[in-house]
Amino acid sequence: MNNLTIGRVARNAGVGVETVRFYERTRLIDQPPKPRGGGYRIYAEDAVARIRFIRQAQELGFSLGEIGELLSLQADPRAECEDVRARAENKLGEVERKITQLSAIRSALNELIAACPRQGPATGRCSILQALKSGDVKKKTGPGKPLP
Amino acid sequence: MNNLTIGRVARNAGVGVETVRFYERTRLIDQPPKPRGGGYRIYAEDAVARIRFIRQAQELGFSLGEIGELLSLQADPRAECEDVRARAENKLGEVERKITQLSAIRSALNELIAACPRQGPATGRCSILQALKSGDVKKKTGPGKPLP
DNA sequence: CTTGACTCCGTATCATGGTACGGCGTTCAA
DNA sequence: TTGAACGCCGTACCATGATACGGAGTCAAG
Repeated sequence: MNNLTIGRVARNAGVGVETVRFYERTRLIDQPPKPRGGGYRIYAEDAVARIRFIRQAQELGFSLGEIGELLSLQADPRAECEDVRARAENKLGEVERKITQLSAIRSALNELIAACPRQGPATGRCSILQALKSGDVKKKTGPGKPLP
Repeated sequence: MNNLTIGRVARNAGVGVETVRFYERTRLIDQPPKPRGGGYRIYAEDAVARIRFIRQAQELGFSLGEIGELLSLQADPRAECEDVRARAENKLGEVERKITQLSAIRSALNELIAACPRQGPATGRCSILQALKSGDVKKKTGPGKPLP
């Protein structure tokens, strides 16, 4: 059949089966009901999109916890909206800060490339360190990858 | 005196002393010479900027390894430049991809906010999952946080 | 010249985000 | 109908990126 079993979900999303199980355990995607009487779990179509989203958001520097928050924003239209709105606005701020900083890095890289002739020694020096000097580095965000 | 000892560097950069030592061990910042005869290491001014850069780049989804590559781009103007240029162009591509994806997330958040009245239930549904559908999710980038 | 804060270094421990394994049960295509 | 491929679950292990600890040495203000 064409049922979305865990292996198919994993292959479609470009991750391993174990990763899908891990995301389920950590509640990033919900565990699909098992057919009564035991057997294999069948996933909803959007599980694949969710997993792809998770992976890409990680590359953008969000932790799994933050990604959970992002995903929860698309929730329940029956809930009072004020709270969702507030959280969305917070996330929007984070996203805009990231875009600003990446733009600064982009400029520095462009300068560097411009200063580098296709042959011979560099004609200028790179300002990559100077690119990000916003100063407000957060302290104590916890171990691991708060950041990435 | 006003010498930049490890504690001062750490405080200025907004990280712990152990983190500075860790970055030294992993060669992200170079170990400053110790005054002959043993004593405390004195850091160059730019150590602080380097550490701030590292922390911010992490929030943008670069691993420490990638950050090392970025930092090595500002190197030695006497080296043949072709290689530096090529690596800078690669990084530039990565950065531009990130900016594009973050912009998509930004749009989705803006839509969500627009759909959320300041009171009462939501009037639309969020497209955050649809924001990122570029599809080319890398498989098997290794454990840990390849991504963030 | 003491005292208290700071540094040094090695080694241990931690949280995050997976990845692997093994024994068993389920599917389904030939 | 059977067997290879897949799924289930628990538990163990792994890499990255820190963070903690302890005992000994160093500095500098008072």
